[in-house]
Amino acid sequence: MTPTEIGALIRDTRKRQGLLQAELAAASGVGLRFLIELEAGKPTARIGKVLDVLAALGCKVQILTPEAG
Amino acid sequence: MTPTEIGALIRDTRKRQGLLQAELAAASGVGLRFLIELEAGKPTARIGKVLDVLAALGCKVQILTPEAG
DNA sequence: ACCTCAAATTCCCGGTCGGGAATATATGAT
DNA sequence: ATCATATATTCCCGACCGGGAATTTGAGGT
Repeated sequence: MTPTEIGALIRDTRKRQGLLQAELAAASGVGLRFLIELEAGKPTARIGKVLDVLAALGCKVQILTPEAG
Repeated sequence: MTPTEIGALIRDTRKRQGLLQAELAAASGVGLRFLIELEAGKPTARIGKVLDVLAALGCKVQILTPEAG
């Protein structure tokens, strides 16, 4: 999973929900510019805000370790 | 999933693999201080580096959208 | 108590984030 | 081609990241 893939996923999910970037940004508590750069795959976006956006979209994040599930 | 939870998961996984912070940091291409702060749950860590650390641990990241899987 | 090694904190400081607003560009329908 | 709207880029600039090295704190063992 790369920053670019995460950005694309966020964009696709946002569009599927019929949201504008400005609407999702406001709902997530981030700036519009941040969301634009996040969707573009910026690797230096801060993780807390990225998680805020994903949560606003209703996305669940799973991290699978190599050993256990 | 919060930054704190991600930090704890990284720490647990690292320990399970018998790695020191300095070793994982080197293997991930990040600084020691960054890893320390990441494990402590710093919400401003940059996502690209966080993904680098997870990849070095062999963790896979999944993002589940509310509609599709 | 003492020693060892892991983990956490502190230092300096160049580099970058990211907010809001304005502007420019792209996308799409008619 | 034209017009409307979504998305992208630029501006300034205070705030914060994060590298390496050194130091301090903490946990375990004997």
